Amino acid sequence: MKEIQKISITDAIVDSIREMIESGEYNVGDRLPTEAKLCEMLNVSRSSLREAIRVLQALGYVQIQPGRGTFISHNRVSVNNDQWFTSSNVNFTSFMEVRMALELLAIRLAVQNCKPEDVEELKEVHASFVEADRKKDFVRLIMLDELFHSKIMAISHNPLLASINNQLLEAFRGFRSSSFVNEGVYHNAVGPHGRILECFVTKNADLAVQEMKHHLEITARDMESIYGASHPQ
Amino acid sequence: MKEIQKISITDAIVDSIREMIESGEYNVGDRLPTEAKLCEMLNVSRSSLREAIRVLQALGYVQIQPGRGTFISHNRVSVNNDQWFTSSNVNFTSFMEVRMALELLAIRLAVQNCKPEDVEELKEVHASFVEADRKKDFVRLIMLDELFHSKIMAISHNPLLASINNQLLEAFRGFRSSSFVNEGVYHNAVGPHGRILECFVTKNADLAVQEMKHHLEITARDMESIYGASHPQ
DNA sequence: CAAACACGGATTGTCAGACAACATACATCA
DNA sequence: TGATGTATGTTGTCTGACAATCCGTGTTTG
Repeated sequence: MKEIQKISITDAIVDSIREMIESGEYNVGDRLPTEAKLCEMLNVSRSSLREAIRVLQALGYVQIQPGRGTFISHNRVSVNNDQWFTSSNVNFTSFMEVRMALELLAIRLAVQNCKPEDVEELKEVHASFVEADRKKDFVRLIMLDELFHSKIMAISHNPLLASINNQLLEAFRGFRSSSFVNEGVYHNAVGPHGRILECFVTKNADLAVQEMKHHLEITARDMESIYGASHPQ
Repeated sequence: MKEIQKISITDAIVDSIREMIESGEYNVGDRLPTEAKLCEMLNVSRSSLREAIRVLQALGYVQIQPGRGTFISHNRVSVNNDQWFTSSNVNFTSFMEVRMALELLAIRLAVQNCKPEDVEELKEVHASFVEADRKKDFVRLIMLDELFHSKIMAISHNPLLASINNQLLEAFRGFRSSSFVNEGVYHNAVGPHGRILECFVTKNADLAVQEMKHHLEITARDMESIYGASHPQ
């Protein structure tokens, strides 16, 4: 039943730095902060950070120069997710439609089936999420947001649902993490997560579905404003 | 004069392992040696090795599974991979819950997005379905029932939805076709299909969703009576 | 004076070890 | 028989240390 997929710290760092780059915070040719500073900023170990930077180099985002630093690469080419989606004919709208359907099913089942210990675990995740938000700890924020939703999938006690969701997240990770580019965007998730959690306590499934729906709609809107959401037709 | 480019150990490891994979030494799905063994084989530290493996993962060569190992990946992560579900512990209830969610999404989108020619095609399918029912042609009946639902998925114009559904059907074909073993069970589908088709004509999405929901609930009930429905808990 | 050299600080590269988190198989017990 | 705990193997993360490289600066030296 352990269908929960905890995103790795390294992956979270990759997302975090990639978003710094794509949001224009750093321009082509700029030097990233040193590994030491990035470790401090992101609150992670150097091992994890280095693995993440290696990945970014492999994806063409940065270029590492020993003894000098890490620089934003100029040839950051097509490996990004937008291309991948259009090529496989799966666009953002399709993704969010399916995700909406699965998440709403999950939240209903979860609230109906949850045990006290499930709620406790979810509370802990949310508490960490709020804490990360307060500390502006982006890396863990990304991680904990995904964990929150995965946890709900797990509590739903529908292994097929959790399995499909994991596959979706794996394939479309870029979209989700991108929703955390701007400050304020991720911040918008704190409130809804809290209200959803409240529904677990009160066992109000209908309200939980409604809250989740609203939460996802806002998330989708924020993400669309970033990606320019290529609608079909 | 500085033409000699001293490549890093990590890059060398990447090349080395990539070569192993491309030479066919390891096949898709195979597990790589453990990190410890690879370190010994290549005579490098675990840090360097891990950075290399992360790169290989980013490039799509391998897939890392915590606690299990590192596996040779299908070179492209595709939505059409048939590895979505390991039919292991997925029971009937789980299957129907997910299917319900996806079908309801599909029918809503389909009714909203359908073009006249889509409706015509669906009419033809249904006509054949009724005909097969009249003739008690079980084989064609099973086929056409599936075609009816697949057609709706297609009309929804959500390729991801259609893709997931195809894989679900493939994996759980046994469940569906078995529901038609008994006479009377398949017969119950004729009416609902007709009413759903009517909603396409009248462009009534809400009613279509309602009809589909009712249709699937009855189908699920019938199938449960056959299978003895192993409900969880 | 100018060029070569030497040095130190900053940054990335590599190594080693430890422990946590996770998954699986097996043994144990009711 | 079935559930549960345990042991073992594997990857994930953290920490510290030192090597290798680059670069600016001061020193030496012709």
